[in-house]
Amino acid sequence: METISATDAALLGQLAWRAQTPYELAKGMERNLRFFWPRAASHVYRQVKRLQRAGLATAEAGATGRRPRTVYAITGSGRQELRRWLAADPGGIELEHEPLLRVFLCSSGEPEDALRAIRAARARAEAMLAIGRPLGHEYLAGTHPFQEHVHIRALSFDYLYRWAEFTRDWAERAESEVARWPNTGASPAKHRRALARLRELLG
Amino acid sequence: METISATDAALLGQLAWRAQTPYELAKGMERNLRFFWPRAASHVYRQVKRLQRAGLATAEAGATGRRPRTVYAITGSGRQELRRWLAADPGGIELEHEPLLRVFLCSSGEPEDALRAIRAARARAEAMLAIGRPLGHEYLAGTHPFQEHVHIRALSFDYLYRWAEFTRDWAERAESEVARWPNTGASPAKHRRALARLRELLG
DNA sequence: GACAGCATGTAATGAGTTACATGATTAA
DNA sequence: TTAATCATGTAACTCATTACATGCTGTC
Repeated sequence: METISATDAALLGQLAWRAQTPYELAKGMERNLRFFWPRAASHVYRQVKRLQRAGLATAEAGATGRRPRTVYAITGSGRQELRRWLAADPGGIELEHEPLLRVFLCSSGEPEDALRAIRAARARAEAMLAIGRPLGHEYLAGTHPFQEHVHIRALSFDYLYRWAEFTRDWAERAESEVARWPNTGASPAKHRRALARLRELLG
Repeated sequence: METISATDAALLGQLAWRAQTPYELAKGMERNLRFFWPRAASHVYRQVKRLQRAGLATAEAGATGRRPRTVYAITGSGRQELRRWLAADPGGIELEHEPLLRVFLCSSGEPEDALRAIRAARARAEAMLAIGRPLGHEYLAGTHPFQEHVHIRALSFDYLYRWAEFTRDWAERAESEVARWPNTGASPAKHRRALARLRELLG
Protein backbone atom coordinates (compact mmCIF):
# COMPACT_ATOMS: atom_id res chain seq x y z
CA MET A 1 0.00 0.00 0.00
CA GLU A 2 2.25 2.72 -1.28
CA THR A 3 -0.48 5.37 -1.10
CA ILE A 4 -3.98 5.11 0.30
CA SER A 5 -7.16 5.53 -1.70
CA ALA A 6 -9.77 8.18 -1.06
CA THR A 7 -12.01 5.53 0.43
CA ASP A 8 -9.23 4.54 2.82
CA ALA A 9 -8.89 8.17 3.76
CA ALA A 10 -12.62 8.38 4.41
CA LEU A 11 -12.39 5.41 6.76
CA LEU A 12 -9.29 6.69 8.51
CA GLY A 13 -10.95 10.07 8.82
CA GLN A 14 -13.88 8.51 10.63
CA LEU A 15 -11.54 6.53 12.85
CA ALA A 16 -9.62 9.72 13.61
CA TRP A 17 -12.76 11.02 15.31
CA ARG A 18 -13.23 7.89 17.40
CA ALA A 19 -12.71 4.10 17.42
CA GLN A 20 -15.55 2.24 15.72
CA THR A 21 -16.85 -1.12 14.58
CA PRO A 22 -17.10 -1.70 10.85
CA TYR A 23 -20.87 -1.51 11.17
CA GLU A 24 -20.61 1.95 12.68
CA LEU A 25 -18.16 2.95 9.97
CA ALA A 26 -20.53 1.73 7.27
CA LYS A 27 -23.39 3.62 8.92
CA GLY A 28 -21.26 6.75 9.04
CA MET A 29 -20.39 6.40 5.38
CA GLU A 30 -24.04 5.98 4.57
CA ARG A 31 -25.16 8.92 6.69
CA ASN A 32 -22.43 11.39 5.87
CA LEU A 33 -20.78 10.45 2.60
CA ARG A 34 -23.59 8.80 0.69
CA PHE A 35 -24.14 11.79 -1.55
CA PHE A 36 -20.56 12.51 -2.51
CA TRP A 37 -18.57 9.34 -1.79
CA PRO A 38 -20.98 6.38 -1.83
CA ARG A 39 -19.64 2.94 -0.88
CA ALA A 40 -21.32 -0.37 -0.11
CA ALA A 41 -21.26 -1.58 3.48
CA SER A 42 -19.60 -4.86 2.55
CA HIS A 43 -16.73 -2.88 1.08
CA VAL A 44 -16.15 -1.17 4.40
CA TYR A 45 -15.75 -4.48 6.21
CA ARG A 46 -13.09 -5.65 3.81
CA GLN A 47 -11.27 -2.37 3.41
CA VAL A 48 -10.91 -1.58 7.09
CA LYS A 49 -9.38 -5.02 7.52
CA ARG A 50 -6.77 -4.07 4.94
CA LEU A 51 -6.05 -0.86 6.80
CA GLN A 52 -5.42 -2.94 9.89
CA ARG A 53 -3.10 -5.30 8.03
CA ALA A 54 -1.21 -2.29 6.74
CA GLY A 55 -0.72 -1.04 10.30
CA LEU A 56 -2.90 2.05 9.83
CA ALA A 57 -5.51 0.83 12.28
CA THR A 58 -5.65 -1.59 15.19
CA ALA A 59 -8.36 -4.20 15.54
CA GLU A 60 -9.61 -5.12 18.97
CA ALA A 61 -11.42 -8.43 18.62
CA GLY A 62 -14.46 -8.92 20.82
CA ALA A 63 -17.74 -10.77 20.54
CA THR A 64 -21.49 -10.41 20.86
CA GLY A 65 -22.57 -13.83 21.94
CA ARG A 66 -20.90 -16.15 19.51
CA ARG A 67 -20.52 -13.48 16.85
CA PRO A 68 -17.26 -11.66 16.21
CA ARG A 69 -17.24 -7.96 16.87
CA THR A 70 -14.21 -5.90 16.04
CA VAL A 71 -13.46 -2.39 17.18
CA TYR A 72 -11.03 -0.53 14.96
CA ALA A 73 -8.91 2.40 16.05
CA ILE A 74 -6.52 4.60 14.09
CA THR A 75 -2.78 4.28 14.75
CA GLY A 76 -0.07 6.90 14.63
CA SER A 77 0.98 5.86 11.18
CA GLY A 78 -2.69 5.86 10.19
CA ARG A 79 -2.93 9.51 11.17
CA GLN A 80 0.28 10.18 9.32
CA GLU A 81 -1.01 8.52 6.13
CA LEU A 82 -4.24 10.48 6.40
CA ARG A 83 -2.35 13.74 6.73
CA ARG A 84 -0.19 12.78 3.78
CA TRP A 85 -3.29 12.05 1.70
CA LEU A 86 -4.85 15.36 2.66
CA ALA A 87 -1.67 17.16 1.69
CA ALA A 88 -1.54 15.46 -1.73
CA ASP A 89 -3.14 16.69 -4.93
CA PRO A 90 -6.92 16.42 -4.94
CA GLY A 91 -8.55 13.97 -7.33
CA GLY A 92 -11.42 14.96 -9.53
CA ILE A 93 -15.18 15.13 -9.57
CA GLU A 94 -17.10 12.37 -11.31
CA LEU A 95 -20.77 12.45 -11.94
CA GLU A 96 -22.69 9.43 -13.18
CA HIS A 97 -26.09 10.77 -14.01
CA GLU A 98 -28.18 8.08 -15.62
CA PRO A 99 -31.36 10.16 -15.84
CA LEU A 100 -29.45 12.79 -17.76
CA LEU A 101 -28.00 10.10 -20.02
CA ARG A 102 -31.52 8.91 -20.73
CA VAL A 103 -32.61 12.39 -21.66
CA PHE A 104 -29.56 12.74 -23.88
CA LEU A 105 -30.41 9.49 -25.70
CA CYS A 106 -34.15 9.98 -25.80
CA SER A 107 -34.32 10.55 -29.56
CA SER A 108 -34.26 6.74 -29.82
CA GLY A 109 -37.28 6.45 -27.54
CA GLU A 110 -40.48 8.17 -26.48
CA PRO A 111 -41.03 11.44 -24.63
CA GLU A 112 -42.50 9.38 -21.83
CA ASP A 113 -39.07 7.76 -21.32
CA ALA A 114 -37.43 11.13 -20.88
CA LEU A 115 -40.19 12.23 -18.53
CA ARG A 116 -39.66 9.19 -16.34
CA ALA A 117 -35.95 9.94 -16.18
CA ILE A 118 -36.54 13.57 -15.29
CA ARG A 119 -38.99 12.61 -12.58
CA ALA A 120 -36.45 10.15 -11.17
CA ALA A 121 -33.87 12.93 -10.95
CA ARG A 122 -36.41 15.13 -9.26
CA ALA A 123 -37.37 12.43 -6.79
CA ARG A 124 -33.73 12.00 -5.86
CA ALA A 125 -33.39 15.74 -5.28
CA GLU A 126 -36.51 15.86 -3.15
CA ALA A 127 -35.22 12.94 -1.11
CA MET A 128 -31.95 14.78 -0.51
CA LEU A 129 -33.82 17.86 0.63
CA ALA A 130 -36.02 15.76 2.90
CA ILE A 131 -32.90 14.39 4.55
CA GLY A 132 -31.08 17.69 4.59
CA ARG A 133 -33.75 19.87 6.14
CA PRO A 134 -34.01 18.15 9.53
CA LEU A 135 -30.25 17.66 9.54
CA GLY A 136 -29.68 21.34 9.03
CA HIS A 137 -32.08 22.18 11.83
CA GLU A 138 -30.20 19.80 14.10
CA TYR A 139 -27.04 21.79 13.51
CA LEU A 140 -28.93 25.04 14.07
CA ALA A 141 -30.34 23.71 17.33
CA GLY A 142 -26.86 22.65 18.39
CA THR A 143 -27.92 19.07 18.95
CA HIS A 144 -25.95 17.26 16.24
CA PRO A 145 -23.50 14.60 17.50
CA PHE A 146 -20.71 16.31 15.56
CA GLN A 147 -21.71 19.83 16.44
CA GLU A 148 -18.05 20.75 16.92
CA HIS A 149 -17.51 20.12 13.22
CA VAL A 150 -20.29 22.38 12.07
CA HIS A 151 -17.90 24.96 10.65
CA ILE A 152 -16.68 22.26 8.24
CA ARG A 153 -19.96 20.48 7.67
CA ALA A 154 -21.74 23.68 6.80
CA LEU A 155 -19.51 23.81 3.72
CA SER A 156 -20.43 20.36 2.44
CA PHE A 157 -24.03 20.88 3.48
CA ASP A 158 -24.06 24.10 1.47
CA TYR A 159 -22.90 22.21 -1.58
CA LEU A 160 -25.29 19.29 -1.28
CA TYR A 161 -28.39 21.20 -0.29
CA ARG A 162 -28.01 23.66 -3.11
CA TRP A 163 -27.23 20.86 -5.50
CA ALA A 164 -30.51 19.22 -4.58
CA GLU A 165 -32.39 22.49 -5.03
CA PHE A 166 -30.67 23.06 -8.33
CA THR A 167 -31.50 19.56 -9.56
CA ARG A 168 -35.12 19.95 -8.54
CA ASP A 169 -35.35 23.26 -10.39
CA TRP A 170 -33.76 21.79 -13.49
CA ALA A 171 -36.17 18.87 -13.40
CA GLU A 172 -39.10 21.27 -13.24
CA ARG A 173 -37.90 23.18 -16.27
CA ALA A 174 -37.07 20.02 -18.20
CA GLU A 175 -40.33 18.33 -17.35
CA SER A 176 -42.43 21.27 -18.41
CA GLU A 177 -40.58 21.31 -21.73
CA VAL A 178 -40.76 17.60 -22.49
CA ALA A 179 -44.38 17.43 -21.39
CA ARG A 180 -45.20 19.43 -24.53
CA TRP A 181 -43.57 16.94 -26.89
CA PRO A 182 -45.80 14.70 -29.00
CA ASN A 183 -42.62 12.82 -30.01
CA THR A 184 -38.87 13.09 -29.53
CA GLY A 185 -38.09 14.43 -33.00
CA ALA A 186 -37.14 17.96 -33.94
CA SER A 187 -39.65 20.70 -34.67
CA PRO A 188 -39.39 24.45 -35.28
CA ALA A 189 -41.13 25.26 -32.02
CA LYS A 190 -38.85 22.97 -30.01
CA HIS A 191 -35.85 24.46 -31.77
CA ARG A 192 -36.96 27.97 -30.94
CA ARG A 193 -37.53 27.20 -27.29
CA ALA A 194 -34.16 25.41 -27.08
CA LEU A 195 -32.31 28.41 -28.44
CA ALA A 196 -34.17 30.67 -26.04
CA ARG A 197 -33.03 28.45 -23.19
CA LEU A 198 -29.43 28.56 -24.36
CA ARG A 199 -29.51 32.31 -24.87
CA GLU A 200 -30.73 32.77 -21.33
CA LEU A 201 -27.91 30.59 -20.02
CA LEU A 202 -25.15 32.28 -21.96
CA GLY A 203 -26.33 35.72 -21.02
CA MET B 1 -26.52 -10.44 -21.97
CA GLU B 2 -30.00 -10.49 -20.49
CA THR B 3 -30.20 -6.71 -20.20
CA ILE B 4 -27.79 -4.09 -21.44
CA SER B 5 -25.88 -1.67 -19.23
CA ALA B 6 -26.20 2.09 -19.39
CA THR B 7 -22.81 2.26 -21.07
CA ASP B 8 -24.03 -0.18 -23.72
CA ALA B 9 -27.04 2.04 -24.22
CA ALA B 10 -24.79 5.05 -24.62
CA LEU B 11 -22.83 3.23 -27.33
CA LEU B 12 -25.95 1.97 -29.09
CA GLY B 13 -27.42 5.44 -28.87
CA GLN B 14 -24.42 6.86 -30.70
CA LEU B 15 -24.62 4.09 -33.29
CA ALA B 16 -28.32 4.83 -33.74
CA TRP B 17 -27.32 8.25 -35.08
CA ARG B 18 -24.80 6.82 -37.53
CA ALA B 19 -22.30 3.98 -38.06
CA GLN B 20 -18.93 4.69 -36.44
CA THR B 21 -15.50 3.33 -35.68
CA PRO B 22 -14.67 2.67 -32.04
CA TYR B 23 -12.37 5.65 -32.13
CA GLU B 24 -15.21 7.90 -33.19
CA LEU B 25 -17.40 6.38 -30.52
CA ALA B 26 -14.75 7.04 -27.90
CA LYS B 27 -14.40 10.62 -29.10
CA GLY B 28 -18.14 11.05 -28.95
CA MET B 29 -18.23 9.72 -25.40
CA GLU B 30 -15.46 12.10 -24.47
CA ARG B 31 -17.05 15.09 -26.12
CA ASN B 32 -20.65 14.56 -25.15
CA LEU B 33 -20.84 12.31 -22.14
CA ARG B 34 -17.63 13.11 -20.32
CA PHE B 35 -19.38 15.17 -17.67
CA PHE B 36 -22.22 12.83 -16.82
CA TRP B 37 -21.19 9.37 -18.04
CA PRO B 38 -17.39 9.25 -18.26
CA ARG B 39 -15.76 6.11 -19.69
CA ALA B 40 -12.22 5.29 -20.77
CA ALA B 41 -11.59 4.92 -24.49
CA SER B 42 -10.17 1.42 -24.10
CA HIS B 43 -13.42 0.38 -22.54
CA VAL B 44 -15.31 1.49 -25.63
CA TYR B 45 -13.20 -0.74 -27.87
CA ARG B 46 -13.93 -3.80 -25.80
CA GLN B 47 -17.55 -3.07 -25.08
CA VAL B 48 -18.61 -2.38 -28.64
CA LYS B 49 -17.06 -5.70 -29.62
CA ARG B 50 -19.32 -7.35 -27.07
CA LEU B 51 -22.32 -5.59 -28.55
CA GLN B 52 -21.35 -7.03 -31.89
CA ARG B 53 -20.98 -10.53 -30.49
CA ALA B 54 -24.43 -10.15 -28.93
CA GLY B 55 -25.89 -9.26 -32.31
CA LEU B 56 -26.77 -5.69 -31.35
CA ALA B 57 -24.29 -4.21 -33.79
CA THR B 58 -22.55 -5.30 -36.95
CA ALA B 59 -18.82 -4.91 -37.48
CA GLU B 60 -17.53 -4.16 -40.94
CA ALA B 61 -13.83 -4.96 -40.93
CA GLY B 62 -11.60 -2.76 -43.03
CA ALA B 63 -8.06 -1.47 -42.78
CA THR B 64 -5.94 1.66 -42.85
CA GLY B 65 -2.68 0.45 -44.32
CA ARG B 66 -1.82 -2.62 -42.29
CA ARG B 67 -3.94 -1.58 -39.34
CA PRO B 68 -7.40 -2.94 -38.68
CA ARG B 69 -10.24 -0.48 -38.83
CA THR B 70 -13.73 -1.55 -37.87
CA VAL B 71 -16.92 0.32 -38.60
CA TYR B 72 -19.79 -0.60 -36.31
CA ALA B 73 -23.45 -0.15 -37.12
CA ILE B 74 -26.54 -0.77 -35.02
CA THR B 75 -28.80 -3.70 -35.92
CA GLY B 76 -32.55 -4.04 -35.61
CA SER B 77 -32.24 -5.95 -32.39
CA GLY B 78 -29.77 -3.32 -31.22
CA ARG B 79 -32.43 -0.64 -31.70
CA GLN B 80 -34.92 -2.84 -29.96
CA GLU B 81 -32.64 -3.35 -26.95
CA LEU B 82 -31.99 0.37 -26.80
CA ARG B 83 -35.71 1.11 -26.79
CA ARG B 84 -36.22 -1.51 -24.10
CA TRP B 85 -33.53 0.08 -22.00
CA LEU B 86 -35.03 3.53 -22.44
CA ALA B 87 -38.41 2.19 -21.42
CA ALA B 88 -37.02 0.57 -18.25
CA ASP B 89 -36.70 2.18 -14.84
CA PRO B 90 -34.01 4.85 -14.66
CA GLY B 91 -30.98 4.18 -12.52
CA GLY B 92 -29.69 6.71 -10.05
CA ILE B 93 -27.34 9.62 -9.78
CA GLU B 94 -23.91 9.04 -8.31
CA LEU B 95 -21.52 11.78 -7.47
CA GLU B 96 -17.91 11.09 -6.49
CA HIS B 97 -16.62 14.41 -5.32
CA GLU B 98 -13.15 14.03 -3.95
CA PRO B 99 -12.60 17.73 -3.28
CA LEU B 100 -15.74 17.76 -1.16
CA LEU B 101 -14.53 14.65 0.66
CA ARG B 102 -11.29 16.43 1.41
CA VAL B 103 -13.13 19.38 2.83
CA PHE B 104 -15.27 17.04 4.90
CA LEU B 105 -12.18 15.34 6.35
CA CYS B 106 -10.08 18.45 6.73
CA SER B 107 -10.19 18.49 10.53
CA SER B 108 -7.36 15.93 10.32
CA GLY B 109 -5.28 18.30 8.20
CA GLU B 110 -4.51 21.95 7.56
CA PRO B 111 -6.72 24.72 6.16
CA GLU B 112 -4.35 24.83 3.21
CA ASP B 113 -5.41 21.28 2.31
CA ALA B 114 -9.05 22.29 2.19
CA LEU B 115 -8.19 25.36 0.16
CA ARG B 116 -6.38 23.28 -2.43
CA ALA B 117 -9.39 21.00 -2.71
CA ILE B 118 -11.79 23.91 -3.09
CA ARG B 119 -9.60 25.46 -5.76
CA ALA B 120 -9.51 22.15 -7.62
CA ALA B 121 -13.30 22.03 -7.64
CA ARG B 122 -13.39 25.57 -8.89
CA ALA B 123 -10.86 24.84 -11.62
CA ARG B 124 -12.99 21.97 -12.80
CA ALA B 125 -16.06 24.22 -12.93
CA GLU B 126 -14.22 26.91 -14.86
CA ALA B 127 -12.99 24.29 -17.31
CA MET B 128 -16.55 23.11 -17.87
CA LEU B 129 -17.70 26.66 -18.50
CA ALA B 130 -14.82 27.24 -20.89
CA ILE B 131 -15.94 24.21 -22.87
CA GLY B 132 -19.62 24.99 -22.62
CA ARG B 133 -19.59 28.60 -23.71
CA PRO B 134 -18.32 28.10 -27.28
CA LEU B 135 -20.43 24.97 -27.56
CA GLY B 136 -23.55 26.88 -26.62
CA HIS B 137 -22.74 29.56 -29.15
CA GLU B 138 -22.33 26.89 -31.81
CA TYR B 139 -25.87 25.75 -31.16
CA LEU B 140 -27.09 29.34 -31.18
CA ALA B 141 -25.36 29.93 -34.50
CA GLY B 142 -26.93 26.76 -35.85
CA THR B 143 -23.56 25.29 -36.82
CA HIS B 144 -23.35 22.32 -34.49
CA PRO B 145 -23.03 18.91 -36.20
CA PHE B 146 -26.03 17.68 -34.21
CA GLN B 147 -28.07 20.81 -34.60
CA GLU B 148 -31.20 18.73 -35.17
CA HIS B 149 -30.86 17.45 -31.60
CA VAL B 150 -30.67 20.86 -30.02
CA HIS B 151 -34.10 20.56 -28.43
CA ILE B 152 -32.74 17.60 -26.45
CA ARG B 153 -29.22 18.82 -25.92
CA ALA B 154 -30.39 22.13 -24.57
CA LEU B 155 -31.77 20.15 -21.63
CA SER B 156 -28.50 18.45 -20.74
CA PHE B 157 -26.59 21.63 -21.49
CA ASP B 158 -28.86 23.49 -19.10
CA TYR B 159 -28.03 21.00 -16.38
CA LEU B 160 -24.29 20.93 -16.91
CA TYR B 161 -23.73 24.63 -17.48
CA ARG B 162 -25.66 25.59 -14.41
CA TRP B 163 -23.92 22.88 -12.42
CA ALA B 164 -20.60 24.40 -13.36
CA GLU B 165 -21.80 27.86 -12.39
CA PHE B 166 -23.16 26.53 -9.15
CA THR B 167 -19.91 24.72 -8.33
CA ARG B 168 -17.88 27.82 -9.08
CA ASP B 169 -20.09 29.91 -6.82
CA TRP B 170 -19.86 27.38 -4.01
CA ALA B 171 -16.10 27.29 -4.35
CA GLU B 172 -15.98 31.06 -4.02
CA ARG B 173 -18.05 31.04 -0.86
CA ALA B 174 -16.10 28.12 0.61
CA GLU B 175 -12.73 29.57 -0.25
CA SER B 176 -13.49 32.93 1.29
CA GLU B 177 -14.57 31.13 4.47
CA VAL B 178 -11.62 28.77 4.79
CA ALA B 179 -9.17 31.52 3.89
CA ARG B 180 -9.96 33.04 7.29
CA TRP B 181 -9.05 29.90 9.24
CA PRO B 182 -5.77 29.86 11.16
CA ASN B 183 -6.38 26.14 11.75
CA THR B 184 -9.09 23.56 11.08
CA GLY B 185 -10.41 23.42 14.65
CA ALA B 186 -13.65 24.87 15.97
CA SER B 187 -14.01 28.46 17.18
CA PRO B 188 -16.96 30.59 18.25
CA ALA B 189 -16.59 32.83 15.20
CA LYS B 190 -16.50 29.89 12.80
CA HIS B 191 -19.48 28.39 14.55
CA ARG B 192 -21.43 31.61 14.26
CA ARG B 193 -20.70 31.98 10.55
CA ALA B 194 -21.57 28.32 9.92
CA LEU B 195 -24.96 28.72 11.55
CA ALA B 196 -25.58 31.87 9.54
CA ARG B 197 -24.81 29.93 6.38
CA LEU B 198 -27.21 27.15 7.35
CA ARG B 199 -29.92 29.59 8.34
CA GLU B 200 -29.67 31.24 4.96
CA LEU B 201 -29.98 27.88 3.22
CA LEU B 202 -32.96 26.66 5.20
CA GLY B 203 -34.77 29.93 4.79
C1' DG C 1 -41.28 -18.90 19.55
C1' DA C 2 -41.34 -16.65 15.34
C1' DC C 3 -40.51 -12.78 12.69
C1' DA C 4 -38.36 -8.35 11.52
C1' DG C 5 -34.58 -5.83 11.61
C1' DC C 6 -29.80 -5.16 13.25
C1' DA C 7 -25.05 -6.77 12.73
C1' DT C 8 -21.01 -9.24 10.62
C1' DG C 9 -19.09 -10.96 7.43
C1' DT C 10 -17.54 -14.10 2.74
C1' DA C 11 -17.65 -15.32 -2.19
C1' DA C 12 -18.22 -14.55 -6.80
C1' DT C 13 -18.36 -11.47 -10.24
C1' DG C 14 -17.86 -7.55 -13.09
C1' DA C 15 -17.31 -3.17 -14.82
C1' DG C 16 -13.95 -0.13 -15.62
C1' DT C 17 -9.14 1.71 -15.31
C1' DT C 18 -4.17 2.17 -16.19
C1' DA C 19 -0.42 0.80 -18.65
C1' DC C 20 1.37 -0.68 -22.57
C1' DA C 21 2.32 -1.66 -27.59
C1' DT C 22 2.31 -0.26 -32.03
C1' DG C 23 0.82 1.49 -36.76
C1' DA C 24 -0.54 5.61 -39.45
C1' DT C 25 -0.50 10.55 -40.48
C1' DT C 26 0.95 15.15 -40.44
C1' DA C 27 3.57 19.18 -39.50
C1' DA C 28 8.09 21.22 -38.58
C1' DT D 1 13.19 12.56 -41.11
C1' DT D 2 11.80 12.96 -36.82
C1' DA D 3 8.54 14.07 -33.44
C1' DA D 4 3.91 14.62 -32.17
C1' DT D 5 -0.44 13.19 -32.45
C1' DC D 6 -4.09 10.32 -34.18
C1' DA D 7 -5.82 5.62 -34.14
C1' DT D 8 -6.46 0.69 -32.56
C1' DG D 9 -6.24 -2.28 -29.71
C1' DT D 10 -4.60 -6.03 -25.57
C1' DA D 11 -3.37 -7.35 -20.85
C1' DA D 12 -3.37 -7.03 -16.19
C1' DC D 13 -5.34 -5.39 -12.43
C1' DT D 14 -8.32 -3.02 -8.94
C1' DC D 15 -11.93 -1.36 -6.85
C1' DA D 16 -16.33 -2.06 -5.79
C1' DT D 17 -20.88 -4.37 -6.15
C1' DT D 18 -24.43 -7.94 -5.59
C1' DA D 19 -25.74 -11.95 -3.58
C1' DC D 20 -25.56 -14.79 -0.03
C1' DA D 21 -25.10 -16.81 4.80
C1' DT D 22 -25.86 -16.46 9.33
C1' DG D 23 -26.07 -14.87 14.24
C1' DC D 24 -28.10 -11.77 17.50
C1' DT D 25 -32.04 -8.86 19.71
C1' DG D 26 -36.24 -7.12 20.68
C1' DT D 27 -41.14 -7.48 20.23
C1' DC D 28 -45.70 -9.27 19.19
